[in-house]
Amino acid sequence: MTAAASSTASERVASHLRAQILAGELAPGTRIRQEDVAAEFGASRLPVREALRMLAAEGLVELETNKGARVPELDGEELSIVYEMRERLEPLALTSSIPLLTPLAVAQLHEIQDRIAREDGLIDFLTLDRQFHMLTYSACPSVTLLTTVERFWNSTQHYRRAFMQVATPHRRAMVNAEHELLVDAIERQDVEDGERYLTGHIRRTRIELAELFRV
Amino acid sequence: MTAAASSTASERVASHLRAQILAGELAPGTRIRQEDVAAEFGASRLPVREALRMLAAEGLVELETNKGARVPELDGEELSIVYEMRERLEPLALTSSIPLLTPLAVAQLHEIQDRIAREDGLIDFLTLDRQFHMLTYSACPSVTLLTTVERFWNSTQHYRRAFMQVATPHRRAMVNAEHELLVDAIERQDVEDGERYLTGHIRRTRIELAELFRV
DNA sequence: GCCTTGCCGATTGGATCCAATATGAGGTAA
DNA sequence: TTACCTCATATTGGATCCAATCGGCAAGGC
Repeated sequence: MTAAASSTASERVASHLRAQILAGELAPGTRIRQEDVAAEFGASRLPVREALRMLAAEGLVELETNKGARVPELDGEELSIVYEMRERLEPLALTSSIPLLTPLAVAQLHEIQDRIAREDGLIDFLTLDRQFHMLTYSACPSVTLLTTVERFWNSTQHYRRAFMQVATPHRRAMVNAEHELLVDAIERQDVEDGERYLTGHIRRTRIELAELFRV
Repeated sequence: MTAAASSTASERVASHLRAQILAGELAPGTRIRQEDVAAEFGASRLPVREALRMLAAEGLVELETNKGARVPELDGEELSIVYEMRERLEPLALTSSIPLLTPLAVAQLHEIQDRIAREDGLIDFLTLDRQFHMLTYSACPSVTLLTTVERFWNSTQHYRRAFMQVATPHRRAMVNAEHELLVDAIERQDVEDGERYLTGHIRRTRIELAELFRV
């Protein structure tokens, strides 16, 4: 689901746009004109149309008949409910993943978390944080669950960015503490603890976000 | 999301195929050739391609590059996890919907449940049951949540059908009892009870399904 | 005998052109 | 002035044609 050297033009266009949207170069609300993208990419409009449909399936753009595509905007309430959905689904992904995670994956988790703890920059934090959590879910046997979780991350990406831009040192420290506890639980194969810490992690973020984006 | 007289050709094709898949006329594993659908519909292949992408977004078909579209098959384990996801998400949809449901909607719930209780046929049961539950969620303010829930219903539709085909009178009676309790809780605006009954309803079905489809 | 390799039909992916629809500017009437 | 109507233009939706890719089958080599 992450970029990858794709063969068809529509997949390449999709990867390109996906990266732009997740990086915030295309902000929520931005309209995406087919012809612009086609020109920029040296392709016809048709693969662009298909790429937009793919991204729509991932929740990264929304399409309206005869009106085209735009990057979706979430209001505060919708954002909060998406976090409640994450709060319920991601622990399920975690618990089904933990018993199947390889020692290599656990070692990588430590490594990523070390880099997060050292990292000052915002962009890298968001990328690493996503890598971190997705890696904890990576052994989950259900593609449906993994795909759904990724959709939620996609649709909240912009707000995570806005949120972390005003991150205090204290907030960063909290995240690090939660991550450390989570990795420890995973290493001990303690499914209950893992679920507990992850739920708290998401829940705390939801509440802080609601405070920041309340309508 | 349900059929509706749509303006564009791709939407009409999508509605058509969606109905066929949900009705079981196109069984899981069936391959869908673009040209066949185009011919049957008197349109070109292009709107068919877009329709297939729409359906892929809803989880009703799966696409593979250069290999075309087919109706997805779930194995027993995947099916079970989808039910666990439903078990966690649908109560959320319900609790956010209950306070906003109109008296008219509640009256319709009674009506639908009466018809379910009287209904002998299988096809109508599946349709009515879906209508029933979606109506309980209909006031949920989050489109993301509603869309996600509908995706899950789509992807499990075939197995619900296979399941109900071997439904005993006892099983039907259980469903009716659960529905009655659910409607009662909704009518009393008792969010906790509603959540409790719905969770049990889905959970019980998951376990019975797992027994039937275990690998 | 079995695996590899190259060919051919079937099917999907892409480009170009045309039709349908929405958006915005400008003008006219109340 | 303001509301509404008309029309031009920009943008998306659809049809047709061409190119690329996959699957099966047969012939040849190990």
